[in-house]
Amino acid sequence: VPTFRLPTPADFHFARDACSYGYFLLAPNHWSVHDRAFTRTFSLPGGAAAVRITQPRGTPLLIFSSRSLGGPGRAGLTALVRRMFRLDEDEATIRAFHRLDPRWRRSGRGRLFRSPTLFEDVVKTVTSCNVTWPNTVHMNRRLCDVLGEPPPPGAPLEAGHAFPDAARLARARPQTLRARCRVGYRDRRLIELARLLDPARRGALDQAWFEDPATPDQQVYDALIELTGIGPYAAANIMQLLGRYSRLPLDTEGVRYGRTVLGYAGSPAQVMRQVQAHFQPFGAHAFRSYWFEMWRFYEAKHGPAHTWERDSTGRLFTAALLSK
DNA sequence: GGTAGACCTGGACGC
DNA sequence: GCGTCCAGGTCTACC
Repeated sequence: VPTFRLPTPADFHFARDACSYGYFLLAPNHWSVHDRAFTRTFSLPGGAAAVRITQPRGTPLLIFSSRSLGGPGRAGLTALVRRMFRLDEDEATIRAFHRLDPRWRRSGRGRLFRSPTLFEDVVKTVTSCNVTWPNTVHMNRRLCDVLGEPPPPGAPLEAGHAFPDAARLARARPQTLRARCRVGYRDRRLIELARLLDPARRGALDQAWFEDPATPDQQVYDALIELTGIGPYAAANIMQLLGRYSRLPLDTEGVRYGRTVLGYAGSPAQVMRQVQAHFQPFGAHAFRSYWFEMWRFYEAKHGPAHTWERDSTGRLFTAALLSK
């Protein structure tokens, strides 16, 4: 079946929620401003499929695949799309967030975009550390082009290669990652993370344990910070990507926001502590309050994120933006 | 317990 | 063009 429908929660707003976190601008994701369509190639059982997703007003998501999917292919794709758009997040949880932070109640904003897999979220987090945004954009593009499965014949032009899965990245040579994907010193760290996140490998991490809401936040944080290339910022960011919003991943951009918008002063570490304290009243939802507040700030300058072209505004979207 | 310096890349800047 | 400097988290070594 090349096209099928997927119902969404009542609060879900496709253009707004697909474009609610910077990763929507990173390959293999592609957002078409003109068509309000999300396109990317997925590696699925039976091979790659280029997938285009739209949501005409008042209807379920319309999911078009460039090739026929069997039952397992369709089920697999559905699970990946649900994870990306966080369709499984309970509406009651969103309401609880709005009770704590009523600024977003009227619009219903609450869901954040993420990757279809934890592995891709981890790689995107590591490739966003210690680099400027255009470099992150470049690394993700190269990882897909060099290691990802190509789109099947007849796929839409904007559908590039899929994101490489953990097994593929785990087999890559450090020199390949460094020379062709331009990831620099992250080469070995990425390979080691891929080995830990490839479920087929002995000694792989138990991803279900990380995703399980019953696992305490502190234990998840402690486990993440043990991993190579994952420090306090990356661990907190992976936690929000796992739906654990109590910690703020504070980078230099967060510090800049603390200084210029919230008016805090002092060393970076002092400003970080003040920003943490500022958002503490939002408790288990702190990251959403922090992020939507910053996002609103960007959107006030550049218009709604769903109008950002990946190759123009989307490239400018960087820490330096706040100082302009 | 905290912190100085190295790690890489791409972009900005000076010549 | 070509060289130099800088931004950006994490890690290691050293207090």
